[in-house]
Amino acid sequence: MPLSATRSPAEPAVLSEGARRIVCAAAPLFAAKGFSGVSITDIAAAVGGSKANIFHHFPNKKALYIEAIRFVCQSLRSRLEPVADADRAGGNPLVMLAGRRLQQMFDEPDAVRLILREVFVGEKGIDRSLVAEILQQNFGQFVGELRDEQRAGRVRRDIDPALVAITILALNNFFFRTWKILARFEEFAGYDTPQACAAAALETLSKGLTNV
Amino acid sequence: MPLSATRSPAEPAVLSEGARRIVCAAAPLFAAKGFSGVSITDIAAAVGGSKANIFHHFPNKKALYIEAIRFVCQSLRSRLEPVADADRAGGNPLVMLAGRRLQQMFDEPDAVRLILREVFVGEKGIDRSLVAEILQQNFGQFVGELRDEQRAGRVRRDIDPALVAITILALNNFFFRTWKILARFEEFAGYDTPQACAAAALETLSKGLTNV
DNA sequence: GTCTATATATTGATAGAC
DNA sequence: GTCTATCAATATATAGAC
Repeated sequence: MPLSATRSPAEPAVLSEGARRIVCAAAPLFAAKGFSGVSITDIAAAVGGSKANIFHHFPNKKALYIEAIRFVCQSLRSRLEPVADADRAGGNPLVMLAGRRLQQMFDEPDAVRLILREVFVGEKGIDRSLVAEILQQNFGQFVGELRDEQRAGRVRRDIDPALVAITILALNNFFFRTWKILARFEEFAGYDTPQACAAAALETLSKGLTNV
Repeated sequence: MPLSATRSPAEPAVLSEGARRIVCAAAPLFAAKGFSGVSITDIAAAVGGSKANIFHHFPNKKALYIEAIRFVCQSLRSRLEPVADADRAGGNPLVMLAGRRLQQMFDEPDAVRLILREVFVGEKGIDRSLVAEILQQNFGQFVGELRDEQRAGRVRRDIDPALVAITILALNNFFFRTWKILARFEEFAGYDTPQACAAAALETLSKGLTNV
């Protein structure tokens, strides 16, 4: 049993090569079908190994699931570097900041889906502090970026940046997960991509959110 | 087999008393844990009956799941009557329209959760047209209400009401599903309830969305 | 570390009495 | 309509060879 279930959520796991291959194969499966929707047989088939070997690396299925979440959290966290000042000039700052995050979601859809599954649903007995931590970090950094824009005068100073952040995260989440359905609605016939539609929504919202 | 899987999604089901009790017991379970997270044994225990009796009323587990979705869709649809003109006067129209919908979500959390699970995740082999229909109806009606507000001069006429609708639905969904996590963030220490926070967010957005 | 083979519990679903 | 008893399949997990 190389993994401790009581380790801090943030602490990076030390996975052997074999364990890492299993986690990488399991993560997209769990992301697509959830904990109880994926069997050890499915994972063994995906990784090209045996069921017994999975139980050699992980004490049970839940431990593997938790490790998969830890793995994608770590992966996403590394992508959350702040935007360089040089990239912030020109255009609508909200469209830029939000668009960057939406693009990250589409860049790693499996990781995002697995984490969102925990945030929105919550699987049986999984500690939510694990996903709450990455959400909080993501959110706090986003609020900080918005405060920077307020100081720079590109976003109105008389509004709560947390409310703007939550609006943008909610919109991005909605577009990421429902665009296939939304695209069939006549009301969105004029928008080709979720990115374009999200940008249009933010431009609309900005009429009251930004100076200049 | 009293149920046809090929019946139109909108057509109301004619459920016997026993079948209705099973569906009512199954719906919150499916809402909380998904299709594969709930066993027939779980449902039998919840309804206080036997497994065999479930298979007497429904040909298989999937048919029961579909019927549960149909049931909650029907339940939610009946709550979607348009707002009377008399109730629309005074206050921020966006806060009023959005708050009414958010309250509906908290009033029937199991139904909402089950439908959102279909919208956001999609269970194995379930026809999405069933949930897409209620989502489209909900969305279309909301856009219509926003157009009414535009005509009445309470909402800016130069913006696409669909973008406002999607923003509000995204915000409501986010608050409904993540408030327990958000409430722990320091950025939201000033808001006691998701309703209050949603209202504050809309007041902020309104500074550019509404006239007056 | 990886495997085959196996143990054991739980799954969805059926048979047939009442 | 509801039940007990049972089925076959699949689930998680283990034993032990290599």
